[in-house]
Amino acid sequence: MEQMSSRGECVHPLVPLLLYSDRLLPPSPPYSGPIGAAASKQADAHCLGADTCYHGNGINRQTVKKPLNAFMLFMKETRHKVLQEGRERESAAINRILGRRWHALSRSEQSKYYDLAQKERLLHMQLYPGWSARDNYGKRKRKRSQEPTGSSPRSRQNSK
DNA sequence: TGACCTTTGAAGCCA
DNA sequence: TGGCTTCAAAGGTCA
Repeated sequence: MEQMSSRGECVHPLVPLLLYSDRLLPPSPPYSGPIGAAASKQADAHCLGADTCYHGNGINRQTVKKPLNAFMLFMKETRHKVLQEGRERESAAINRILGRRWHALSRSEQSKYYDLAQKERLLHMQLYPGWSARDNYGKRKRKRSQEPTGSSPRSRQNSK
């Protein structure tokens, strides 16, 4: 079975591989797919339902997502806990909580996720040599160009 | 239906 | 090299 997100997108093949290998995630959806299969095999399998996919030779790289960074990995692991607490339902609010929890983590706790993210990046490089984050630029259409300078999403984030 | 919100980090581009 | 921009996940909300 392919691993699909709630939006019908392919779930990144590296996430279950690495996260399950470190037992960071419970075996619950959406990561209930097969564990331990060869990465390239999964990469191919996860492409079956996609419009196009990347096969490592520079062809069809449209659906290859960026590898998750440390915070994203932390989010995936911790998000369901926040949901279970029932305090928030909206992702924006949940992510604010997760951001505070991330800062509350000790360095050793955070380094666990940094290491995992580094493994993801390395494996991503091996699976998709030549892939660039630039490939996915422009896939989302932002509508914020009309706003005055300093109010773009990033300028907001940079003001931290 | 699809952009927005919200977070942090990685990566790419430009001056 | 530093600063800015975009994307990665997630799902409720809103136009």
